[in-house]
Amino acid sequence: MPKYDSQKVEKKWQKKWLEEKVYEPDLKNPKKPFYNLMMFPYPSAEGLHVGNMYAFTGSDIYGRYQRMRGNDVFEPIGLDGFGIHSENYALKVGTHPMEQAKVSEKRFYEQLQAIGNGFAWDEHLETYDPEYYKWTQWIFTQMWKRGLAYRKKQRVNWCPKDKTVLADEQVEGGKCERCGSVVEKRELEQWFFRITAYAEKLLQNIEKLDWSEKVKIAQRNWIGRSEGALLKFPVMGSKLSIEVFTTRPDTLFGATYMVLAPEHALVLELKEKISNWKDVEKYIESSKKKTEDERIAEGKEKTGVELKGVKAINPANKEEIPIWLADYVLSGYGTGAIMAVPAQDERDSEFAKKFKLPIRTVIEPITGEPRTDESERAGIVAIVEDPKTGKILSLDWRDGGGVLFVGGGIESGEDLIRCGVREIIEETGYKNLKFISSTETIHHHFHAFSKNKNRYMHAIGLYFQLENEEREKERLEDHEKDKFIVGWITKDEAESKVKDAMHQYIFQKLIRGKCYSGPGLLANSGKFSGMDSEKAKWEITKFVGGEKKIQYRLRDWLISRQRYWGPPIPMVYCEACAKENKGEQKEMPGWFAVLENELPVELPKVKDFRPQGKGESPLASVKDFYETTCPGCGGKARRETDVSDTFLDSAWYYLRYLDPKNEKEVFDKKIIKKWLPAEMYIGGAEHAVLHLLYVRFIAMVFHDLGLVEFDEPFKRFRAHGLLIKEGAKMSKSKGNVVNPDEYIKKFSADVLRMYLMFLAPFDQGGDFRDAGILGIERFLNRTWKLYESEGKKNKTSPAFHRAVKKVTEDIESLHYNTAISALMILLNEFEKEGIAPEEKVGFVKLLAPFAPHMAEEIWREVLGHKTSIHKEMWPEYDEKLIKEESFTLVIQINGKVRASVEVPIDISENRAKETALGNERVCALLDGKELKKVIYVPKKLINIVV
RNA sequence: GCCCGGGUGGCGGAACUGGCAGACGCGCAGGACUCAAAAUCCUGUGAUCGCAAGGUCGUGUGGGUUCAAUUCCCACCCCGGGCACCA
Repeated sequence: MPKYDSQKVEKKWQKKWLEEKVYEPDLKNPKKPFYNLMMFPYPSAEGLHVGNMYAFTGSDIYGRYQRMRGNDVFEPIGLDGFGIHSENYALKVGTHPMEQAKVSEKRFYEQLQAIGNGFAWDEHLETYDPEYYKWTQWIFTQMWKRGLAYRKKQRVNWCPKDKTVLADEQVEGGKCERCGSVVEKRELEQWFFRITAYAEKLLQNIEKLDWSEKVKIAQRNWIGRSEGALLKFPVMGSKLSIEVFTTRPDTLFGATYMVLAPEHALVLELKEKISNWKDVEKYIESSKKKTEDERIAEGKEKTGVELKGVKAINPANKEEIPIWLADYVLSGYGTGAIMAVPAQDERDSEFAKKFKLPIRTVIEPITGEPRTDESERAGIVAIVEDPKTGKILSLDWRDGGGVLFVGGGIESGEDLIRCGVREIIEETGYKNLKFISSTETIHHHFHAFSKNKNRYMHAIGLYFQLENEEREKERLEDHEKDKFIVGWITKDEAESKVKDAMHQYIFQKLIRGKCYSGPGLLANSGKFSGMDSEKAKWEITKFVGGEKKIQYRLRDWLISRQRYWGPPIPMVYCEACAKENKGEQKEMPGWFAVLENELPVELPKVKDFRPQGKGESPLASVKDFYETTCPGCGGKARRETDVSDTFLDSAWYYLRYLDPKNEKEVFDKKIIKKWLPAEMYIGGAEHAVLHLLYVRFIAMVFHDLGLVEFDEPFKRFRAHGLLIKEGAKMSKSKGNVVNPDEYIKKFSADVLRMYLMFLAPFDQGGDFRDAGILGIERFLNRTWKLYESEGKKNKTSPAFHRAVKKVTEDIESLHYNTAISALMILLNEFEKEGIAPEEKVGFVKLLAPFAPHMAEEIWREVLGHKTSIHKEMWPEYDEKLIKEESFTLVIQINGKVRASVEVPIDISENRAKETALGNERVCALLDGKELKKVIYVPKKLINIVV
């Protein structure tokens, strides 16, 4: 038998698989269709990243396994080649994106071949192929026809480096997701998709999806549904009123002022009445100029200006309240105005404190949480005695906010009750809770404590910081010093004691509760006082004539990009029609979709494809491109010159895969019906709210257009983890990107595949270090050797059946690392015990998804089969054979393992106990001791308590 | 600040509904083979005390529940990811 030459063998099978069409299911007539989708990559032309390979391998193992389960697995591949990412690369290397795309495509596809995935190459597609983007544009026209695409002037995110607008989803912490530049705000007219129309459905459907939980949570948060009320606050001496959205209408009586976003339209309407207009104007200007970054740099420091001369009326208590302008209120959310309830809202509270606005408490916590009382704030030391250990613990509360023991000290027990300390004491069982003050305020408190010692507490001791020892001794001279001073601790000791759990508990409850924003009982709220806040919400809404309202955080999808490398938006604007108010949509005169038979609107090859930076695409200076005729009147018209967001390309690619060469239709409905929704979709968690939300949205629109029957495209979605390199994220800037090619050359694709999967659980990601790769190489070499040797055993072992079970279950749950470990254990067993014929067949099948090349080589060349192993049936295991006949009974004494004996699996409890108590070692250890209890856990252990 | 993950030997990681912590692999040490090295094979490998039998400690920290806690409860600390003034 020849030595295993991985390089040759892998190339041989990759070629053969293509010839034999092993991975090409019959798309039109599948028996058991199984769509195994993987997020397609953006080709960066530097080549395939080992991180891509990690993800692809994980998906492929699953696909290969499903194929061996008798499914017609469809595992397509393509390139998400349009977009800023690819365009920027082209700019960097100075090649035209169209040329660069060809280069990247070749390179990527070669690499994707080399990793040994079972891709259906016949159906490959590229988003920059006119045959593809023809349909991307067609989708745009469908959106338009359904009223889901519209133009709007809005403050949008502008990336100064990429010179284009960005969707909200593409801005991370005020910076461009791609290049990291600080995003600016620009007022531009742009195309949007009305994704908000589907907010509720996008949210509701999440429940029925079998998706990674973290992705579901991220989507829920992104959609951000909240239930509240719309309330109107009349402006004094005018017919105008300010409408606000609030989730807490129950706090209306505590609304002591209002805030409008600086962009709020009402400000201009009130201009005449505002006495300090200059200041107001200045504030508006300055907040307009502020970039996101500046806002973040300011932190949460509130700024604002009062609209002097105007007042609003609180509809609940008819109180006149001031109106402010502040940028902590966002124009894009709710109505762009709020009612401020500083007593019950953290942000309002901050603002009110800074600008000295009145604060009125309207919600009292039911459980006795602390009240905020600004005026009474100082440091406190609490001394607590643990009732069990008698240990004295202490805590220095400095600058706390919670509270009342200070200044006036504790006047009565009611104070304690009010702040909830008693509940805490009772709850925790710390009965002897004592409080004393810090050194600064000691005299004050000393008296208070002495006086109150027979009430809810009494002081037993005072701890002082060591450095003040002398001073404090002096100060205490007059008091009952000896009785109270129990010890001295250093500052460090005091600080370490702060960490004590009991204190932290109190700390949480008393000090950190800044301003109370939870539910409770209403106070200072007229006839609603005393009512439960939940109930009061709708009662008060009704009382002031407000209406219930559901608000979403989700905003419409900004689809235009002022770049070159994307599908031109297939719209035409006719000025003449606009003047006559003609057009396809009433709200948008002059606009027409390009006719279907004129699609695609081809992206012209222009020399200067550089972004312009004027809020216009490079296409805006290509006359040949934008000059066209109006589909409405036939006159001169101008094409839209923006291109669409890359995420539109990837929002429907999975549909096109099934019929990529269809020239007549976007896809074949019959085929779609057979294959979708997809059984499995695997991809990166970084797309949790971008791609994965858009793709669902487009599917829903297709559903409503009657194009598809499903309204969710993927039954299962699993996010893979992130592959990092020696503890750090792989990135070009760090220069630690690992190229799989060299590893494939040095070892083999099989070795690299298995190594990547063995690193860590697939959904967790892993740390790529060269260190462990030898282990996998050895494993595969030993496997090869095993098949070289003659089997001398005939009977299939239970170990084999156990391994089949383990590997099967692990692949299904994507726990590839433990599946591989099970294969290793089995190999160890075979090397020791020999391998039976059935095991020889089974083992190589178990290996096939992980190391497809070697498995095929063994299957065909060594075992002499004519057809591919990858179309063989997955081995079955026999539950009966897995059952053990005996088990190791562990004998514990007081929870510690003292002995173990091998006993039959069906041993009775009594018999087991007898065995345990009869054990020599146990007898010796138990000698003379009285048995208190014997616990028997079937098939596990016996614990003898003495 | 909020929401998700996570914290286990020298390292990557394993441990089902609480039941022998450290599977599997890497690394390391010792041995075999070899003139030698590599490769391969065998043995050992959490810490600590002990000549040994064996004992003690040990899953981020501090508490708790339990016959028994990596696993459950409370609080805290740290790391990774996401969101971030969303009323």
